[in-house]
Amino acid sequence: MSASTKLSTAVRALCFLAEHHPDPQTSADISKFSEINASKIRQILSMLVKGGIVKSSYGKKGGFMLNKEPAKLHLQEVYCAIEDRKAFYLNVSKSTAQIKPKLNSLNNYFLNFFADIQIDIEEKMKKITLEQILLHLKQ
Amino acid sequence: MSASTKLSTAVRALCFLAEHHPDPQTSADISKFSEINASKIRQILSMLVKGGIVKSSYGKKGGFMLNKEPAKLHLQEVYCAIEDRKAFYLNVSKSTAQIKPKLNSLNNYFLNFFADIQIDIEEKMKKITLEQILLHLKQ
DNA sequence: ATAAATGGTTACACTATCTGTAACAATTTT
DNA sequence: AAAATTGTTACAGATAGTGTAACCATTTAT
Repeated sequence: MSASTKLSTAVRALCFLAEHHPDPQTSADISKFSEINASKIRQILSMLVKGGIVKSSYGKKGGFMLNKEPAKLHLQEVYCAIEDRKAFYLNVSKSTAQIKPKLNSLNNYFLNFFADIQIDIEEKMKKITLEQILLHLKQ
Repeated sequence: MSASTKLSTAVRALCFLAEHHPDPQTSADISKFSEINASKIRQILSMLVKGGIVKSSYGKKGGFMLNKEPAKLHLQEVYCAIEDRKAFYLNVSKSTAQIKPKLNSLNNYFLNFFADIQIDIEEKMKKITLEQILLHLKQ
């Protein structure tokens, strides 16, 4: 699953949970709202549960519910919970095999460049809270 | 071909051309140095030719040569020449079909976010010249 | 003119990744 | 014990990326 798909799915689910807080919502409920398959919803929300962003309960009347105030939940936290790879992973091989020094040097140059970008993106994400997104939706 | 692969290939080729300036280098020569298939080299360099960054000549003693001073050629120009899509295109559908207003609103939010990132990346690219990259390689 | 060398373009099989879905195990509640 | 729910794994189909070849277009050299 691509990083952007996961993030988008997670945010849809989080918006839905925020609106129905504190009633638990099943993956079927969230699926209906978000138009994303219930199984995928569970896959992504299980990661948010591990990250402490969402709580889940089993059995009848079970489901998912927010575990953080929207004002205190920013996008970077969500992103970290669902993605271990780098956000915008790029195809610059870290070859272990023999490689020409110049090509290796170029690869490293690109890797550093993309690492910088990654940092910028995460900084931007830190400035966006779920609350802001919810406000945006109400406009 | 992914954006990062194209950019990386283009820069490898440009470095090689800069080092051998002003002698034309064939796609076979560049392929040998860059370890990238000659056909792919031609595919990417033909875009740089259209962008005015590289010149090409046919026939015996033909090949590719730089058409800009390394100090005046920045990465963003190269990127624009090889890529029409957005740099880090993300999977946020611009659905034309009926869609829930809230989901649509969320999609737009993400599109704006990613557009901002795109701008940042291009700004960063504008600050990197081929000359700088070449200096980095000589260290 | 002609042959040869080269760039330019298209096509294609192979691989890898992404997507949507189903199935079932694990857990909890009633 | 039964039912409802989350959590996890698996997999076929779709999509995109990669490496390569083939051939066309253009120019140069003789």
